[in-house]
Amino acid sequence: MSRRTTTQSAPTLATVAEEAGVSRQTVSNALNSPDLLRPDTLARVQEAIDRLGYSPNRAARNLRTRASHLVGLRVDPAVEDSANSLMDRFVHALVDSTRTTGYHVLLFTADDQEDPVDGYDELLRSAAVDAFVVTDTYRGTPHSAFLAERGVPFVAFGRPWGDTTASHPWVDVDGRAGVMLAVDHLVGRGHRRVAWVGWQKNALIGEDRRSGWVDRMHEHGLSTTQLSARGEDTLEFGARAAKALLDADQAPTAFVCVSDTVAMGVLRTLHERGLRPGQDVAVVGFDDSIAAQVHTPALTSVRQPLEQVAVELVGFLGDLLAHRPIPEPGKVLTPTLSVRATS
Amino acid sequence: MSRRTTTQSAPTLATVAEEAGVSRQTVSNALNSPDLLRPDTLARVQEAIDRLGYSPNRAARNLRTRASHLVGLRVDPAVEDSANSLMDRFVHALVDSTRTTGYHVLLFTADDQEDPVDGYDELLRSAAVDAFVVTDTYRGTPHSAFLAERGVPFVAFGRPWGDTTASHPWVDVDGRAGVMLAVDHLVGRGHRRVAWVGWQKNALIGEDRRSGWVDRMHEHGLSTTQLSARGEDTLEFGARAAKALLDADQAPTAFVCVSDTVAMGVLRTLHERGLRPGQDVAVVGFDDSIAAQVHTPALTSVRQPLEQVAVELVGFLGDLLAHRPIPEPGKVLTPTLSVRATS
DNA sequence: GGGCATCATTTGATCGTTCCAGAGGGAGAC
DNA sequence: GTCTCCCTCTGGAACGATCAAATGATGCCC
Repeated sequence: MSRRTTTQSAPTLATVAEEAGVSRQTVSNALNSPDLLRPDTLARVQEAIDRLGYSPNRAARNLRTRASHLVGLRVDPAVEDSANSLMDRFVHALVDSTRTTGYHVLLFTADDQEDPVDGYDELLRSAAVDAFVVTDTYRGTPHSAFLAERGVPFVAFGRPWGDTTASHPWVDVDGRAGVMLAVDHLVGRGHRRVAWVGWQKNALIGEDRRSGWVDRMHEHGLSTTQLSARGEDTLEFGARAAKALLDADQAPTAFVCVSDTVAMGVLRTLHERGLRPGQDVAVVGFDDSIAAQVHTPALTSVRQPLEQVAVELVGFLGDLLAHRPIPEPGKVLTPTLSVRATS
Repeated sequence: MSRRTTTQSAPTLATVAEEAGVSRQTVSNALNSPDLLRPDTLARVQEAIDRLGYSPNRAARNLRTRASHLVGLRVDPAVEDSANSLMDRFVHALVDSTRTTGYHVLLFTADDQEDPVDGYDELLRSAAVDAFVVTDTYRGTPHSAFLAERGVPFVAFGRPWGDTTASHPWVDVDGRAGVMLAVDHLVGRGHRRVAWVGWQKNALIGEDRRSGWVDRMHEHGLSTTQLSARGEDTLEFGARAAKALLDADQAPTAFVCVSDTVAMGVLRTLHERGLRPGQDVAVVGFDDSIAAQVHTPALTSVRQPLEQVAVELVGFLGDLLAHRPIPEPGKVLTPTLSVRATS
């Protein structure tokens, strides 16, 4: 057994090399390209590594390889609504997917919340992260253009709506198809007057989801006139919209909502009017938030496959950082419908 | 204007030094101890930095200073319940608090979810993080003993319940006081038979909260017999417990619950029985989750000051990493009561 | 047995920063 | 004038890993 020159500090490559009786580079190869070593040497090095409890120093590795093996994710302040809870589920899924790839997720916030690109530059220039995951599932992804322009490597959760020139990898969920599932489900249960409660026209995601409602209703031979409301993503708007729709000539018997938050508003109105969700009137939300699941009665909702989104994004990240060509940089996943008591 | 030797790659200290006509070390000092420089030199260096858009390379700095300026936070897989949503609010608060300190939050998951200390070792040995924030707000903090034993620097959200020898910094929320707020509130509204729906006895946090109920009820001269139920943290348990309590001889007129999840179960039972929350029977939850806020009727709930918890923890982190003495390593914060429609 | 390709391993340089010791220059004291 | 001190700044070394190229060992063929 050879003596360790260092007594207190953590073992380094050199320590391991001495212990195993090989050179530094051989230890490095044992870690990074084990197939270069003769099996018996590899075993000897491995043993030394285990004995010393060695882990390569990340800072040194990062410096030499010019890579940090970190991906940045900007989390904006805790607005407590279902949008954020969706985001949180996504963060978990992302951390889970990166686990096996050797990457880690670094969270950051902008100093100036209004600036969509604040915070990215500094992290990239200082080589703190290799790339970013950008998410803006509600407004589209306005960051994208800026980041692409500056040559920042990133993958996006959310498609580049207007921008046909975008060439960054992205993954998105087919909101339109999700709403179609909801409409089919409701029509299958005998509903013919199915209302839409959505966002303002400038929200491209909202319009995409709405188009699922419009088209599917027409495919079923049903009318959509007088059955649509638009507003912000708040519980209050949902409540207001439901009131207005219920007061109209031909009140709807079902509501498809652009988000769970809005759906909760609809439920509140039904409650106030003594209408029983799932019996008198059906309601379907979007996002399958915790709030939807624990509500009484539990809310039927469109569920985004966030776990799969994360896996695909991490796959793209790997390609991007290895400079592998990405033939088809966009991927659209299909959501499912979690049927519960309100429909 | 001096010529840049490097054309493509990012500017380094040497680039800036050349540009400003000083040595590398002077640029380094301009960043780390500006008071060492003569004002005009400092200005010249600053100008060069701005002109070149220089940011110090973190890997190199980390290597030399043996510090990564990252704190690790283990997030376990997305169990979709209110406990997790609490955790998410905390993550946001933590990222926000670290923002001004130059620290960033690195998320990781364990390979083996059952092992409470898996994942920590490797990150620390590889110098990927300087310290950890550990959270286990439901079961107490079993990690603490292990981590402390191995000399891992960390701060905890949650007090070291049994362990009086623990010397790591921690911050916790006074659950007992929170429940007392709830009891006072309900008694003030005329309730005399206030039930407790809580966790099993081995959950120390649950017992702490419960003690608030027991003691406060007695202080008000009210009985607690036949008014307590214990079980897991699920909606189903809450529903079952409420049924049993309502079927007893002297049915309670109010429920104080150990969590929002459990409270949602109670609300479900009330709904099934046609009892109106807030009118016939009062309900108070714990955590002030989104689900509580958007429920109809909205749930009164005890709110933990997570933002403040995060600030205190980051303060402790700073002390810990600067090796400043920490005279009083524990801090207990007081929650508030968010009064809503169910009480 | 010499020549030559192949495999396994080593050696020296390098990434970009901070630490450390010391150099230069001006002010003040004698 | 020169000695000392202090302030400002500089140059070399080091952090711990990987890259690129050189070296030694091995086998094969004629």
